[in-house]
Amino acid sequence: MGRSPCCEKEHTNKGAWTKEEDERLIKHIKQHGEGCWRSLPKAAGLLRCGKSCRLRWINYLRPDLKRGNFTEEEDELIINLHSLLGNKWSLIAARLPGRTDNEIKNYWNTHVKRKLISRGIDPQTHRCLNANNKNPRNVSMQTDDETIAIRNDVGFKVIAAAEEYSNCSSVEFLHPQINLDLSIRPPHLY
DNA sequence: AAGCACATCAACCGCCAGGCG
DNA sequence: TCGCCTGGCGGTTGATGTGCT
Repeated sequence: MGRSPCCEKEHTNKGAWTKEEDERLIKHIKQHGEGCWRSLPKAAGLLRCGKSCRLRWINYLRPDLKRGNFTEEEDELIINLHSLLGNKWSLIAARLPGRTDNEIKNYWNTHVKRKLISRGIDPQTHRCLNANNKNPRNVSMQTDDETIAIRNDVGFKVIAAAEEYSNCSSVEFLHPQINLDLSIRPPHLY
């Protein structure tokens, strides 16, 4: 026996949301606010499960979403936060107003990963992909991307050493403007 | 123009933690 | 204390778009 489903699967729509469904969801939340997701679909006249409604609202319909391409600053912020937090997309998203965890996760998997690999950086560990490149004396033999990777790797060690002598994390060390207070609060309070 | 491969991203799934009776 | 319920999260899927041959 598997776990019980989150809702009555036979009577719910799945897949892409229609314009009418979006409008119903927006109208309901505008009138009643974000309440109990489980009971929302029935109250809003939607044949969807609560989870689906929540996801649609959080990731697509919320009025405070930024949409559009990520800026270079956001790129670097994501990379730095990921190096500290790993795949904690919700925590990373909390540092980027108007962005959702799903959006950042997708962006990471489609763009940032490749960007780091092209720099010779392992996207999971944020360290040099090729161990041979770790020797700074080899720099003259490297391409630009490889050189950047070596600098990053050397920088990583320097930062790690610096952290030992201060209470400051590497992201704060490199980007003092980044707020690393990871306590949870509504996005408008950041 | 057609067919294929690859990229993108919205949406789903299953798991987990925390609240509550 | 225990078990159920719900919300939230990260991983994954699949439909659609885009570029190339």
